[in-house]
Amino acid sequence: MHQPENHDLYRFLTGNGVFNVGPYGFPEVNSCELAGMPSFCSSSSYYPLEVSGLADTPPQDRALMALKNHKEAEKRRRERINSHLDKLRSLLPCNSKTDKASLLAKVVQRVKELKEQTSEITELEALPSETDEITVLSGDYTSDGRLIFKASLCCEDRTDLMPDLIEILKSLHLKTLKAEMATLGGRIRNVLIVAADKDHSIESVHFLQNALKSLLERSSSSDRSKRRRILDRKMVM
Amino acid sequence: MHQPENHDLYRFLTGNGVFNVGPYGFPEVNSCELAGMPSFCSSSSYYPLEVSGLADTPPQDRALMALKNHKEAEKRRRERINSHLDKLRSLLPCNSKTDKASLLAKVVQRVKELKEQTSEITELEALPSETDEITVLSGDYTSDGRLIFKASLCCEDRTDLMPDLIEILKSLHLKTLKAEMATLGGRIRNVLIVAADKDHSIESVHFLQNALKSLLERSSSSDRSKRRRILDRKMVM
DNA sequence: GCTAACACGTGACAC
DNA sequence: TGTGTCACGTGTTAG
Repeated sequence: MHQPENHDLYRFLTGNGVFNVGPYGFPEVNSCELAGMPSFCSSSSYYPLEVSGLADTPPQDRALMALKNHKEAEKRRRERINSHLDKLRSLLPCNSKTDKASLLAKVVQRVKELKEQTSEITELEALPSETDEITVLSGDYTSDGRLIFKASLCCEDRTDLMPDLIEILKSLHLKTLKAEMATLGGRIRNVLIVAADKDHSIESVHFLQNALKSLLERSSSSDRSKRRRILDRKMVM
Repeated sequence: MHQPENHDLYRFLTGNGVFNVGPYGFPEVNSCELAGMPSFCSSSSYYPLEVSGLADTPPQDRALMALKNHKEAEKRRRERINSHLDKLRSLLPCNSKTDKASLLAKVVQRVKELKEQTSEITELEALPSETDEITVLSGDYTSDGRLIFKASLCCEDRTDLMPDLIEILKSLHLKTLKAEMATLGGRIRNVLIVAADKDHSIESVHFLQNALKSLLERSSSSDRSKRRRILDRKMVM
């Protein structure tokens, strides 16, 4: 449908069919050489008979100017996009050489994860459910590079649950950043935000998961607690 | 440094200087027309004397094939990136026509926000500080499109704080999804996750902020509460 | 040599 | 009108 007019225009203006194209750092040379620089515009030898008036700029120059603007606008657009990508690179746990697609994949995953960890902790999710549940999510990193997990445990309440839970966290060298609990009808839900040691990898989620699983099995075999219920810590307004 | 060899190659192969280039949906036509299709390869009239052997593919065809692969790989790369961008578009509160740069800006902001809302709620932040503080962040959306805020209030504890707070939330038609509190040395920190009504915009943060500010001023004028301290709800393990 | 990733310049299109 | 955004094909470079 369309022809490479500009290539032909280039050839025409530069006077030969061979012109530079391509390598990085080149555009400056290109724009100086071909488009819109004063020295070039003033010596518009292609329009020697141009009367000076409104149309001080012959069509070719106008076209070249437009092309130059276009080129530079596109460059600015690319830079804007890439700067945002760089910001994301610095925000996520990834080095500066991860490619765009992988970076964006990580971003998608991260946004999904964080979505789960915040807004989707609705009332329904925060209150204990009827079924036993264990979920362990790998989350963010602390400022000093330790991985953060969010662990959620929902089960029948019993006397030794907390001491057992504390013991597990201690044995796995997990530091509790934040802990919430809610009880309802003899059942309890614990949500823990814990930070792993520096030497822990993302694989530690499995250890934590298994430990919680064993905790839950112990729980189901023991008889129900007779101790006073933990005060319901879910505020209802 | 380099010349547009491929343009010249195109001209040579197509037999004229005019060739299609550009519009959307075109690559299929292009690749059929120029590169690597069986019909084209078999009738390699440029190499009529080519002996059939290892080099069944003359240099031109090889070059074209490489170019075709390159073109298609680049297309796949673009598609991969754009599909991730589309996923992000669907994940964030923005329509499908927001441009890439703005989308990525939103993503950066969102990742930062969510980072704040999760991992950076460390023990230090969750416990009451010595200075009075109000922060209101606009956050996610509920599944039915209501905006979610996270409000954090840290001040001197007093008897009527909670009723006043509840009154504020009620008057602003904010529904409490989740609420945490922690007390320490007579001071209290409340962190609320609230959902706005459907007709609320992001501007509602200001109303909430101002209401909390007035609450805090009321608090500073009243004398310190004599009532029994709220049990410290921050678990320390 | 080839694969993957990038920046660039360009035509098309929307407002 | 121009101004901005997009997809595309290409040249280039690293592993």
